Order: sequence, then structure tokens, then C-alpha cells
Amino acid sequence: MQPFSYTQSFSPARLDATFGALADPTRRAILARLMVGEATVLELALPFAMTQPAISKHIKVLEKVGLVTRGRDAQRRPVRLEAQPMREATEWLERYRKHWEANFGRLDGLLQEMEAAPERKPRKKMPRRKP
Amino acid sequence: MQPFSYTQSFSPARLDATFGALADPTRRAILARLMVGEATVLELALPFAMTQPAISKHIKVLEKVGLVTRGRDAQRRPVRLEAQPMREATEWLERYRKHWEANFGRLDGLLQEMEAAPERKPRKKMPRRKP
DNA sequence: TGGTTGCATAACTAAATGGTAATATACGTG
DNA sequence: CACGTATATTACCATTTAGTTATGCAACCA
Repeated sequence: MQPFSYTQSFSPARLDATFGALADPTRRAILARLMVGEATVLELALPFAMTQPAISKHIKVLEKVGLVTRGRDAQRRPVRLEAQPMREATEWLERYRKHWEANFGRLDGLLQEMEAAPERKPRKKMPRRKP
Repeated sequence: MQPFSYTQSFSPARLDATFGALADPTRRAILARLMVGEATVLELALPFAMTQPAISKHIKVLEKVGLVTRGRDAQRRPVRLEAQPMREATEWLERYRKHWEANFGRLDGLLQEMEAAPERKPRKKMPRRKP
């Protein structure tokens, strides 16, 4: 899609589009469904209280971001997942999360340690506050 | 609405809002700036070609999602980061990324290794993507 | 006290988004 | 060919979003 830089500088427009695509529950549900395998438009539309063109639109959004690609099987246009844009978004988030958990950890850091492996000591002190 | 409930350990509305908040480059830049430390509204507004009320609006969006909180220092309302919503979004993404890299990895997985390694291999032909 | 600073709120606009119904197109089959 | 099926496209509508200008207001300061 794009030359990956070692310094992991992501195109803002691409992140806009990816996060925007993920900001809709119907589209996230479509992605969830696609994790179990390709599906046609009608198959994707079935669970939703929504018309087929609406689903086609959602698919087009996902396709434009590159989260899905489409095949051809006679009249059908099967949809399948693609990993790359999701990975970019994940890396962006990961970087921020790590960075500010390191800096602002405190209670939030404790919560995360509880659900992950307890490799670090819990923190105690709250950072400065201006009342 | 959300037929595949095994994916829904997070509140859809919250994910909508979080991803939606991240889908704007100004807001992401604000978050980036806040990683250095808390800042006032005017400090945040300064680098942007945008009026102060516009920045206030962006802050309100971030605040509503819980990505930032606000303090009080005389007339100033300092803004600072909060980690929790970002973590939810990251976890959602991570789950998907892992799942379908396991299923669809192959070439995509190779690309990721190339990115992670200091040395980069010369490019190979990429058969399944089209521009 | 009155002025200035820091921010919020209101009212408005343009553009993007998410949906609809109706129609068009592409493909396989009888 | 004609027909059904799967999907895309078009035209339209309502709502949301991202910005603006103008104004309000609380808190500090001379």
C-alpha cells in the first residue's frame, strides 16, 4: 500500500480513514463476521435491520480503507479481510498507549497489570494535581 | 444490531465514540501534544490554523470519550490524558489483528517482520493486491 | 473598580455521513 | 432469448460534524 518507514510515521489521512471506518458498529460487526471467513454481500446484510444498498455502502467504506478486498464468483462479490490497515492503526494506538502508560500509569497502570502478567510493581502515588 | 456477540466484550457505543474521536488528525495531534504533559486550551490551539472555539470543541469530544480530563487553575482549564479508553480501543484492535494474522498471515506476516527488523529486504512482487 | 485573560457558549453554515427506495447492470440458467 | 439472482448505482433525505464569528463570563490584576 505504502512504503513502510522504519520510524513508523503513518499517513494522517490514512489513519483518519481507518479509525473512521472502525467508528461504526455495523462495520465492526461486518469485520467480526468476516473473521470466520469470506462472505457475500447478502450474507453480510442478513443479520442487520438494514437494506442491501446500505451494506454495500459500508463495504465500500471498508474497501476504500483497504480493510477488505473483494473477489468475484459469478454474480457474487465475496468480501474478505485484509490485515494491513488494521495493523497500522494498532501500531499507532500501541505507541500512544505504551508511552502514556509509562508516563501516567498510576491507577490505570495498576488495572492493566492486573489483567496482564504481574511483572511490574503496582504504583501508588497519584501525580500532581491543581485544585 | 451486533449479531456476533463473541466480539462484544466492549460497549459498542463506547468504541464508536473512541474510534470516532481518533478519526480526526487535529484530535490526534492534541493527544500527541498532551503526551508531553498537560496543557491549557490556548497552548493546544496555538499550533493549529484554527480558532480557539474549534479547539474547545475538539477537547470536548475527547473529554466526552474520556480520553482527556480537565483541571482548574484559576482561569485556565488544563487538559491531561487519560489512558483507559485508548486501552479499550487497543485491545479491540489487538484482538482482531492477532486473530486474522493467524488466519490470513502469510504475506502480511512477512511484511510485518520486515518492518520490525532493522534491515529491510528488497521488495518482492505482491500478487494479491491491486492499486 | 475596571480592564484583561482564558475559556465556553450560541447561532450559523458547509460538507460528510448513514440511511432510504428505485433502478440499472452483470451473470448464470432454462 | 428471457428470467431470476446478486450487487451496484442513483437520487434523495435527515442528521452529524467541523468549522466560523460573536458574545458571555469567571477569575485575576493594576
